[in-house]
Amino acid sequence: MSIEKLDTQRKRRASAVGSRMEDVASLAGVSMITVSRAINTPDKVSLATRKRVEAAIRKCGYVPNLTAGSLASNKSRIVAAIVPTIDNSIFAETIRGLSETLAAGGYQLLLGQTGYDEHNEEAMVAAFLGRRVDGIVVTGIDHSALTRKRLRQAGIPVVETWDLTDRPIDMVAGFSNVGAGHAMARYLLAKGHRRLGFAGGADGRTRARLTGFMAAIHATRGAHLQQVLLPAGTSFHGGREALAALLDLDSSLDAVFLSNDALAVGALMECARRRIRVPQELAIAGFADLDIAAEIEPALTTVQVGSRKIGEQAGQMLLARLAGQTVNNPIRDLGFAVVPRASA
Amino acid sequence: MSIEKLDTQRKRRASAVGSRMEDVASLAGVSMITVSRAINTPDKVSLATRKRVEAAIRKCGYVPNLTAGSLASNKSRIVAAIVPTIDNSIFAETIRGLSETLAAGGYQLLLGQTGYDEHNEEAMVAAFLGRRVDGIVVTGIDHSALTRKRLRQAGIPVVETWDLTDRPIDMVAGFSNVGAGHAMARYLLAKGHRRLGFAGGADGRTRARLTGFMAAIHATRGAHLQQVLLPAGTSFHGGREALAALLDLDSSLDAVFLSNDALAVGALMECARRRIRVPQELAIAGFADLDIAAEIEPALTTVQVGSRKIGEQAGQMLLARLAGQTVNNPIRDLGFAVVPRASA
DNA sequence: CTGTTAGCGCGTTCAC
DNA sequence: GTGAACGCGCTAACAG
Repeated sequence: MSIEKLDTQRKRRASAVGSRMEDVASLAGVSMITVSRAINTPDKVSLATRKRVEAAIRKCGYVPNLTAGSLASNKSRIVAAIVPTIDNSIFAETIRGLSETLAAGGYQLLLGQTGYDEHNEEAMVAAFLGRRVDGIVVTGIDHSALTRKRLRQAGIPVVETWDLTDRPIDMVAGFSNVGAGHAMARYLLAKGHRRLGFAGGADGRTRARLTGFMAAIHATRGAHLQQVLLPAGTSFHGGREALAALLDLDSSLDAVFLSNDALAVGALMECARRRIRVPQELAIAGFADLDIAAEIEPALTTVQVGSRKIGEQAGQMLLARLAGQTVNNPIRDLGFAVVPRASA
Repeated sequence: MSIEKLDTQRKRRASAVGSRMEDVASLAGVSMITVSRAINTPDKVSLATRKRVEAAIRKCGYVPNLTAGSLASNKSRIVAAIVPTIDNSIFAETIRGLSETLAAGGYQLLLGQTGYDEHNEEAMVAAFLGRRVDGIVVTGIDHSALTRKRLRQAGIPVVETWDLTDRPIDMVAGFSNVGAGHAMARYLLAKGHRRLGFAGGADGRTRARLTGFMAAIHATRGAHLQQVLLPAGTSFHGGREALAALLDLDSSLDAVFLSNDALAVGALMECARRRIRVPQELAIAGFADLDIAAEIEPALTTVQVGSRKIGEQAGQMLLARLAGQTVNNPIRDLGFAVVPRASA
């Protein structure tokens, strides 16, 4: 028996997971590369051989090892996405849009949730880059210096989302949070409100909304931003507590802007419990236009931002770049719109 | 110049992503394996060499290539999870629990969303297995024969979730959907309701809930399951439409069970719009005990099932098995509990 | 359209 | 505690 045969029959160190490409090749009477091509670029193989290879694949239940393929080709067909959380949140829709767009292009999604902790983001970015993901989507435009450096050096397409900047790491798909906050303030001011409150998380996007919100208020005679509350997440219960806290501090507020719809819905519920009439006694506004905003009673005035579209656009930009194309518009302002409903 | 040197300096086919372990090794004046050990099993390296290696790593900004490591070790440190959707859903909490548990164990999460299409599940399972994920979490216990076969043959830990069976593919963490449906029916019947309605999706778990729900009703004199509606998802709007459709078919219903809380909340809103008093004129019950269930007005009677805990348990079982331990209780009944609130 | 050669970057095995 | 050789399973490059 020749050395080669012995080598081929060596004890498998690997998993119990069936056959290798080599087995398929010999079964079909072709070389490995032909099997590889039959799988990855079927056009480059004659119909006859392709049929033979496919039969062989079925026969031995072959499942290509994508890890080996990734190593050899330096392409993983994985895209990573990092979001603060997917709990009743705006980001769930973004992830869904991204996931479906990527799946259509043959990419899989590696998901990281930071829990709104920037330190987690740093570790996750490092881990994902080590995995040699083909692209990465992050939330927001605020990242540690190290994270930015790593993303730049990685040489892969990167999309920042849910905000806007003219100096992105690579690409960005979002809208102006400052502008959106400003627009909501103008809307509330136009409705005659002058004693305003704000509550939301401490992340960069919420701060940007607050910045815009404040700017418009300060530019208006007689208007005051009475209270601001930053510790809050995306839970309905948190919104209830936030409203209670704001009213404890100043019961004369006439409008409150919550930085996301989950909080705003919670606030609405707290109003219902306290028999505070919305919007007559207190106007409530939210952010993001979740499904529930249009359905709840009273319907929630909010800012529509295309959560799902952000994910789709991010996915499309990535797919384009991964296909070797140039993205002609790497800074995508998807806009926003104040949606006037019953609550404010 | 020696052949070896030429070989070392060959043109890199690979990415622009910095240095390899070899570069770190020569910079630190040690062999590759020592670098590998300094990273993966630091205890096995003397403190002095470890320091030198760490310095070298920082110096050249080395990021280990996990793909290569995966191929060599046949371990990916990736777990895949497949859920129907993460949109305002019960599964978002499961994914969060799973994600955090896995992250604590050093595993990353590859996420697949089927959109409630079993055909998608089959393709996703195949793709994930090709990726040589170390473990996999699927939703429910209904899978195509091919999917079951593939999962069994993969030789990796598999957790089925959100339902129960005494013959799982490998392990299961969930609760009895039949039992939960039955319990909710008993609860509504005990409250005196006799003209019952049901709405929910067409997936196996919803069908199981319906089976239990029907069984209890049929065992009760004078009680009738008047209407059943299966096309529905997990949206608030869908719940609103479902309730409207049910009442169109039979306006004499006195209680409606929606197979998830998002639908139930939508139904509640439709009642509010129609000025139907809940629960006096119509009782509404949901399923899963989302955050919002306790907060909405009227608070939603529902079935608490520990969405998050399902993810945590699934994660723990996987981690245990991946650490080489035997999971002594691979069939985990996490139970359920009818939570009586104001709506029914 | 098909094959041959030469690695991808790292972990495992066994020796020291 | 450290190292050398080998191979994980596949694809890129180049040839025919």
